[in-house]
Amino acid sequence: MSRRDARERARERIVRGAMRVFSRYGFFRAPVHLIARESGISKGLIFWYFSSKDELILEVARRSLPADLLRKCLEERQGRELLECIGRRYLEKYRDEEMRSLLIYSMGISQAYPELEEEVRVTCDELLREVARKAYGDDSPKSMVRMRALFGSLLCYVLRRPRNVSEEEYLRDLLEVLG
Amino acid sequence: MSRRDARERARERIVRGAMRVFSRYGFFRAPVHLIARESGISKGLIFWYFSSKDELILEVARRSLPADLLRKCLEERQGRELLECIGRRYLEKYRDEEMRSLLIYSMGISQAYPELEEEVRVTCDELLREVARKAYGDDSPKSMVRMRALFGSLLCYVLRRPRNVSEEEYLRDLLEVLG
Amino acid sequence: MSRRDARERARERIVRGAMRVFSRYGFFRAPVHLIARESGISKGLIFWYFSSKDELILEVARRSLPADLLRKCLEERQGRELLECIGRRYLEKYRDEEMRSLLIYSMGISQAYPELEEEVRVTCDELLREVARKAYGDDSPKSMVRMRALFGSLLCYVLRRPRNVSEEEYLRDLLEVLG
Amino acid sequence: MSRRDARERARERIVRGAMRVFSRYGFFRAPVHLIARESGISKGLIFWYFSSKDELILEVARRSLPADLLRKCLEERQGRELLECIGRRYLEKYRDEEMRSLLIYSMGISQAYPELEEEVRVTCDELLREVARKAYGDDSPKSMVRMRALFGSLLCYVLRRPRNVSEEEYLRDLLEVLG
DNA sequence: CATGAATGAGCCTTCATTCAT
DNA sequence: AATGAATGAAGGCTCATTCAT
Repeated sequence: MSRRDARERARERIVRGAMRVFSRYGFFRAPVHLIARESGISKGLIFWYFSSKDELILEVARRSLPADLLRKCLEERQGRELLECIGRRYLEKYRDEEMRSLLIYSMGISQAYPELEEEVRVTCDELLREVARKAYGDDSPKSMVRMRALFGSLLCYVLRRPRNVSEEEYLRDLLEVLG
Repeated sequence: MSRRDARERARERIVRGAMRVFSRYGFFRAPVHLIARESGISKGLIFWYFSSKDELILEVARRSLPADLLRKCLEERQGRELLECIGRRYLEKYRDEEMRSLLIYSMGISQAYPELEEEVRVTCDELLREVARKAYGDDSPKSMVRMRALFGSLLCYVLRRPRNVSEEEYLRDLLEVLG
Repeated sequence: MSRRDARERARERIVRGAMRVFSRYGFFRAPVHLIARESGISKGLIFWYFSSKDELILEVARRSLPADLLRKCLEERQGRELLECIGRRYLEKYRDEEMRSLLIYSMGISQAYPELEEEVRVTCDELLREVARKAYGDDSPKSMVRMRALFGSLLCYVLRRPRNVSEEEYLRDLLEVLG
Repeated sequence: MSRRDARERARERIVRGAMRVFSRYGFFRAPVHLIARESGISKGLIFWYFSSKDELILEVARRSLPADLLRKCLEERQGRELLECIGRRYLEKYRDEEMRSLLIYSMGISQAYPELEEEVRVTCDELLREVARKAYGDDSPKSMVRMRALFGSLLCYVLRRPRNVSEEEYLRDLLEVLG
């Protein structure tokens, strides 16, 4: 038990370091030795916990995409509350710049990593459809348009956060516009 | 004059080749020698026309972002027609996969290239605001929310193009939802 | 006593595992962790029993060269029977592929390990000379030529074992040819 | 023409440097940067001419095995003269230590490189058989035994060159013994 | 004794960029 | 302008060896 915990804690430390470095340099410009330094461990150890840099990239990218928050909201909420939950969590997750950078980078590489592509597909096809059904009662084209507008709008807000509009206000206006 | 034309034609050839290669490998995983082969121009010559790979990346990324189409529509159209124009051109530009890949990749690297970041800033702040004024008569928070919803929705549609919904239908529904 | 036995048994287990791994990968391409896995002993422990990988290589290489069998035959036999004994034991030792691989690999590295080089020198100079004296009564150049022909022929047979010729037949013909 | 020549000369230079370095360190312990230094070129250039270190190893190993000299003799000579030709050329080829080291190393890795294994197979099976037919008029088991004795003896002589016996004498005695 | 986590030197290879022709 | 040979700085990864437990 303690063994597994230690292992898990070490992996976590590496992933955290990797997130900081990746968010600054991008996945492919970030050399592994910087990640090692940032996590305070040796370069070799990274390859003890992750079989390759790609595996580490994958782990970080998965955490950076919004699928997890969508799933959580889907479990907890129904109807219009669901949309609010998603919006709130989305804005919260990407509030700090590190996550924001990682989000863009991760979207950028999703085509090159089958596992990521699948995650994006599930998010955009299945999860969004489910949200539509739970929030609007159907997944008609128009409801799906609303879903994309919601999601895309949040993405835009996050990518280029406007100065004078608080998250609260933005979310309220957004939900109002989407009806 | 002929000199300049020849120069321009060569540069264009390279950029075209670069777009094909970049869209397949991503900017940083695409080696210059592949671009050379793809455009039928020697590797050395690429550095005659572009001072560095970064300059080439910049040129390609600029063409891949949607600012140009926004500007064009802003010049040509007014009122609600403006939104339709943007939607139509947006969907057209990113209809083929190459452009779509480049769009994501370009967004992904925009933070690392000051010129790109500026372009994104102008697009999301100034151009979008101008569109809001011309289409809705004001740039109130709510109008801006609509702008982001429009833009983000188009992005989502393009990133993960749904099977059963034509561009026409999608655009019509989208504009209807946004009022 | 039991202590020493246990120690010896552990060392033996490691050497056996090492032989299997070395024969597959060659001495320098075989990572220690594979030897550990193959012998069912932890990587760290290997360095408890052997001060370095080189020491393990040395031990395996020594066992893989034919000096031991030469010495044994020299103790037991005289005259022409000695040659037959050598031939028989040689063919027997290198009957299985593992030993065959190790023989070649060991010859290949003998130059780089002083202890091995000495072993090869003793084998080719002293032991062979002794065999010549015991088998032919002298170590004249011609007798030594016969020795090398015997030895080299066995090596060739073993390296590239012909399909249609049994060990028995080969040995008989060989001894006949060498007179 | 001049282009190809330059290319060929550069490749040759690398191969020569590689042979020197490989003969000293063995194929796997010889780092590429030493080969570069020894050939007086940059490390990167080696990979311009050879797609990988393995390819370079292969080229060197092929030159270090005796197949070429066997083929040449087979073309030029008949009968007993053939054996003499082989013996002479063999002793000549492996007169200097570099070639001798490379011979052992190359034999040692032949199992790991399919192309080399094929070369060894052809040498030991087909070429040796052809020599037997041309020298003794048949490829009976006994003739093949003689072939292996010839070849193996030469190998032994070369691996552990005796001090007091000149090549000439050795060869004369050897041929006499083999009848 | 025993384990497996930790280290860091070093290796092969890639690739942007320069240069001689 | 044009070519492709040449350079060298990194980069990802392996692996022998050590160490804390």
